[in-house]
Amino acid sequence: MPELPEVETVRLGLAPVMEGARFLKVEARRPDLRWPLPRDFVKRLEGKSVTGLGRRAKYLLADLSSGEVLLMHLGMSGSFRVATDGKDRVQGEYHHPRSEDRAHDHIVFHMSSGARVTFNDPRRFGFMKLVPRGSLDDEKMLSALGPEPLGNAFDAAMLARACRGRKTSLKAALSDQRVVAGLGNIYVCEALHRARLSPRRRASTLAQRSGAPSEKAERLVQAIKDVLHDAIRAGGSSLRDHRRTDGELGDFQHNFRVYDHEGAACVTPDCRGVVRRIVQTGRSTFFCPVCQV
DNA sequence: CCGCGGGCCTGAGAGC
DNA sequence: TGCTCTCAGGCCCGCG
Repeated sequence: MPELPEVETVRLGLAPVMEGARFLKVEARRPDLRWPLPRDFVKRLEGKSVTGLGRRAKYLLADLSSGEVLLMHLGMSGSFRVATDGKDRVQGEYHHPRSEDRAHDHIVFHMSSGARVTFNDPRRFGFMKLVPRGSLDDEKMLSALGPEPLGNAFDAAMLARACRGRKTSLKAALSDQRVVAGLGNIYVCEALHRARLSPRRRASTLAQRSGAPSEKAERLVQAIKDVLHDAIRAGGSSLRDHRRTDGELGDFQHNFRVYDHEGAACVTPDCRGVVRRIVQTGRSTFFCPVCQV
């Protein structure tokens, strides 16, 4: 469930203890994640340092002094815990394990900064992968990604172009990482509500007949950027016991306007609508059928 | 090429 | 209280 804001929150939490630090020791306790770790995973990390920690969509990318990149994904339930001075701090996760639950601590980094960084992932949808920097472009998972929603290149014209001719719903289009990279179910629902656009609308209707972006596309792009910025500022969302940097609870979930609010009064000013839940392509969609058209 | 749906995986919560 | 069932959804892949 970590989406772009949660992954960015994790990146901000890990950067201070990983950037510029060396892997003194790496423990691969459970190598069968979403995809199995390479046999030499530990060897390729130990002794190398992290020259930078970046993010692309929901992926974390650690640049290594060896010329490789450590690609990390939290999947649905992944988290990182940082321990300094023996105190554990959670760097973002979905299902937060109770403090005594270490059964799902799959990978541990002992960094030269003195920090111990532990990757925990009960459902093992997350993964790590080592890729030579030069062949990063060959990674299908990365090369197929659409624009970063917070980047300058992502604008109404680009979104309209990506949705052009698409018969699928706007909800499905925004969930497609090739259209825009980093949104998941929650932020798609939230952005559509802020833009007052129905998730059931055909994606192709974001473009005018001429192919030019509609005013709806402008509204939607702004709504996407706004909701992501707001969520990052709040330290991400905490569903169930998800925690954020510093072990504090991220609190953006209190700002959800429709997600998980089935039956609640719509918060759009002067709207008398009630939030509904429907299922689209097997996923829950929350929206207001009155103001979202 | 496009869209849809299954599979992966575990824990939380509902219902009996 | 304890069992069973459903749901959560990011990503890949195969099918029509």
